[in-house]
Amino acid sequence: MSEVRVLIADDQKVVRDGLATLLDLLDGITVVGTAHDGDDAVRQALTLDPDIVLMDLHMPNCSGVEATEQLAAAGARCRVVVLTTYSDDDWVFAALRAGARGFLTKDSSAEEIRTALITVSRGDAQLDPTVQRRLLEALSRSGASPELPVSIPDNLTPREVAVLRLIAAGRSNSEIADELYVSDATVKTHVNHVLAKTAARDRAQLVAYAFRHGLATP
Amino acid sequence: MSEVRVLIADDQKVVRDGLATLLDLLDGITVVGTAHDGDDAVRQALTLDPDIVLMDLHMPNCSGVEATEQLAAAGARCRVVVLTTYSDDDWVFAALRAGARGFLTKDSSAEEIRTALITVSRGDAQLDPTVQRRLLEALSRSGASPELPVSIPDNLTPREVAVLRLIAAGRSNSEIADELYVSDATVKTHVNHVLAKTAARDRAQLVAYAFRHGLATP
DNA sequence: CGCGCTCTCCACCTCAGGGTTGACTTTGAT
DNA sequence: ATCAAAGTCAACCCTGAGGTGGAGAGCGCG
Repeated sequence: MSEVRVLIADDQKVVRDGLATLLDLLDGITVVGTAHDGDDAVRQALTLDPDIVLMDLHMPNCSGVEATEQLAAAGARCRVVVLTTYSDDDWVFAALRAGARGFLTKDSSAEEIRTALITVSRGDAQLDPTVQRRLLEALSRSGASPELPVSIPDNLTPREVAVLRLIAAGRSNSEIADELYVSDATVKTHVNHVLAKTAARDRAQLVAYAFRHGLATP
Repeated sequence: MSEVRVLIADDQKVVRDGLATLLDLLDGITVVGTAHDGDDAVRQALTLDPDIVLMDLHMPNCSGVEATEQLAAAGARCRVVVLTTYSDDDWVFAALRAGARGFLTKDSSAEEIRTALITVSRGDAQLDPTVQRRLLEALSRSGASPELPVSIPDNLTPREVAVLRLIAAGRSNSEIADELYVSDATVKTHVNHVLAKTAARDRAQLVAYAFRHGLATP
């Protein structure tokens, strides 16, 4: 895997330079620049095109949250990882809603930072455990099921819908068989029925069908 | 720090016993029992009073989700960590809403499992990075930002993106070849590159990937 | 009761899709 | 001028997916 290119944004010079030195020594990480406030971070991110902006939240002129919003608005390719002092900061959720994909506290070890940067550069997310807990609590409180009312489409039987969902989740026939506790042959039968009913030609078209009918969530 | 007492619930005996042996060797972890389905897990959790129940999602009789709900309803002290094969399972959110505090996939290392168990036993949460990302996406969707910045994903070249879009549109390789005025061989090359870069296994997974990255619209 | 629907399973066949390797050209950056 | 990346194409192999046809079990309904 190639190096992860990181831009560091922090208003305190010692922190900035310390981090730059520390991270540059890590395997798989290259520091491509540093910024001293939010405006500077946005400007440099757009010119340097880093993979990750490692962003402090509290900065003069333009906070890390605002900078994150501006980067998203500008359609920048880079992903934002927040690095701040406290995990119970009021701005945590604001930063996450603005599009931050990572959240670290300043007592993280270099190794933890490295792991987070690589995880986020792969497209996943890496948050401080306390923040993860707060996210879960928010999920439970809101009760907000991110799932929409699903119209069970066409003449699909419940079993066929189950198979279709698993196809949309990228499963192979044999994996579906394992999960539903039936034989491969049965799965193939269901798949053929679903193909016929939905007028799809192959499972790739079935995946698209599933997304269009809310059986899978983007 | 004292030992974290763990109950393991999995319907496959080999997995169950393997995990028990593996985890018992880890520093700070003690396996206090195993269960073969959801009912069994609830029953044993209430008598053994473990710190953590390490729970598979897919189990006969009573799924991991149901078991998690029942433990919460019974006011059990223990916390639930889900350990399952796929991070994009439909039941992930259901499990988290039911109260699961951890989420691991079965290709985690022993060390990762140990870290998660200890983190969760401290009261925090530890989720698979892919699940964290999905949580963030749910947060964004439920919140304000209606438009997701069409991030041109991973390292895909323009040509590869074009091929990916056509795959998501349900085209076969030869149809794509016709539309792009190139040979079938060329299309296959591009497809293989896209598969490698996106870590997808087949075109069905590519379709899902395309929808998740805004390259195709529901 | 017979009828239809659903779910389960088997056997056989074909082929598009995917893996691998290698080669040639163009383009742009150093 | 050299190097790397992107795009184009070809030949090979192999597996999973999809097509066809059939069969038995359980269920609800007129």
